[in-house]
Amino acid sequence: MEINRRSYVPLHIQLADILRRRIRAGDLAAGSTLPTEHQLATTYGISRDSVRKALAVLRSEGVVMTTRGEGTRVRAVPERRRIALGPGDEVVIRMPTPEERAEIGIDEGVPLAVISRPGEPDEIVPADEVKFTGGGAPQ
Amino acid sequence: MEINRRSYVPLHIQLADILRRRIRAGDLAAGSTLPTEHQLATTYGISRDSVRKALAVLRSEGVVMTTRGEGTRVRAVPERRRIALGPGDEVVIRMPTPEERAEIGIDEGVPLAVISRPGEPDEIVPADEVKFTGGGAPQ
Amino acid sequence: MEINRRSYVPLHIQLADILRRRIRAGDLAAGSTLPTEHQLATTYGISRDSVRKALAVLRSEGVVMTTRGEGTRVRAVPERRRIALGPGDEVVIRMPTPEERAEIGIDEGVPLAVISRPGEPDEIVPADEVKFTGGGAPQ
Amino acid sequence: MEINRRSYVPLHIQLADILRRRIRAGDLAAGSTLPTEHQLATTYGISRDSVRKALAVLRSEGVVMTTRGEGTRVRAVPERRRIALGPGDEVVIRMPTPEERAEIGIDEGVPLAVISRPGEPDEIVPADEVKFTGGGAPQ
DNA sequence: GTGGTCTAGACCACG
DNA sequence: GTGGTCTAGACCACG
Repeated sequence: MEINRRSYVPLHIQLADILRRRIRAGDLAAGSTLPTEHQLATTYGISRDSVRKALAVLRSEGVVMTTRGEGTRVRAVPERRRIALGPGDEVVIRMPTPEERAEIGIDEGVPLAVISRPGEPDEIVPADEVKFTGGGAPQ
Repeated sequence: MEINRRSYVPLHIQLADILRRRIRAGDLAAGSTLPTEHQLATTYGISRDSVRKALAVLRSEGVVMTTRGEGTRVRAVPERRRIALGPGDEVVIRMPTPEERAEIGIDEGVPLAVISRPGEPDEIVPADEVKFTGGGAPQ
Repeated sequence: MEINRRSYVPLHIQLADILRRRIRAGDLAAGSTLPTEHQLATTYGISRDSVRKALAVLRSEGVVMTTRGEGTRVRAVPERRRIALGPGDEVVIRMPTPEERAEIGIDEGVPLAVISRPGEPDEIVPADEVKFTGGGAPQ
Repeated sequence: MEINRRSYVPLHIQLADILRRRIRAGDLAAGSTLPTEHQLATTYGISRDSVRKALAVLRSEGVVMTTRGEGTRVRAVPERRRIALGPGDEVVIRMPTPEERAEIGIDEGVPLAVISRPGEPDEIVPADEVKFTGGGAPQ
């Protein structure tokens, strides 16, 4: 699993692929911190800039999370709690605006679920913390 | 609505904010083409690189879509078709892997809905084309 | 075997790959004429310019041969005649200069073999028409 | 040594000729970097596209080598090591497939020598790094 | 700031 | 009607 400079695949995409695979394989465990950008650059023989782009890709996928001054960690995928939808309920999925991200405290690369129930204000939750099912109480 | 060089907010984030607002306001209509990267750079007095970063932000939000050689267009948000969930059905939302993106032909910044119904193979759809409701037929 | 616009592989490289495979498979036989540039562009849904680049790639590999006003044909690979090298003989391979190409009447993408035998003038032959072996008469 | 727009010789061929001559004359030394595409376009009063085509010609001849983000350099022709062929040995020259190019790490415009010796697996080497002679040990 | 890809569209040369 | 040349101009990847 190495960088191939003759490939048409951009270096940062190659690195993102490698890291994604290492994460899936458990080699980089959920919650663990990735090597520093500098280390990754040295290890894989690419520029730090390409490393940063690779991490941005993984962030936008919700795979890792970067905290300034601390590093990049593998996002621990939360347990999903079940939400039952009744006949009149409606759920729409979309990406958050940056303001919503800040407000709700949602990580980059995590979609939003907007749950509308008749007679109630909309509820907005990070879509990776829930799963939806039918069979909720009818209104 | 201008770039403020004294602000701590990065220039590309400022530009992304400005463009997002112009899009919401209808100043940049759905389906319309944004000014070229070069024009945006000149108009707002920032580097083309910052412009590119701003566009990457909007792409990852599913707000715009870039086609090589053609330009960047405001994504037309599709009509959402309604999907009713029965008691045993389950929906999980997540971001697609790059392979899924390629396979399903899904734009950047668009989440995925995985619909599991008992006795049927999982169905995977772009989450911005659907909305979910309860009251589906029980299995 | 289709063009994948989401791939990082350039369109013209993808088309070159497709055509190379069709040629190897015998679907496009040696000596046969390829579809016109326009037809290829329409068939594969890319611009004529990308088609032209794909053909240039195949030409530089000696796989096809283009004649103005006639079209592009699959090169018939010639039988290779055997040349035996003696102890003092020497063979150097290189790409021809354009003048040599014109002079010797050699197709694009075909290397040149320069055979030096003691006491004789150098012999220059298209390298795809010969194969070399040892065991030639010593000088 | 200038571009002649009245000539029937295509502009990019004229430029390729000019650059080839400058390289042969040592004006552009082996290993040195050519002017940027933009500079060449300005210097010779042609479009960047014609410049790019001229460089593609020189690349396919193995005369120059382009590295993305760095520029185009005059290829340093390597020393050729001598390979002696015995009576049963056989050498065939051909252009590499793109996969072989990637695998062997061979530059564009460099032919391949396939050396078959009885009882041994084929050996594949860049043809510009070797020269062949007879008089090898018989098998 | 480097080279790379892609497109559209103009006109040219050849058979 | 074939392929060939040439340009302008867009975005992309990398350092």
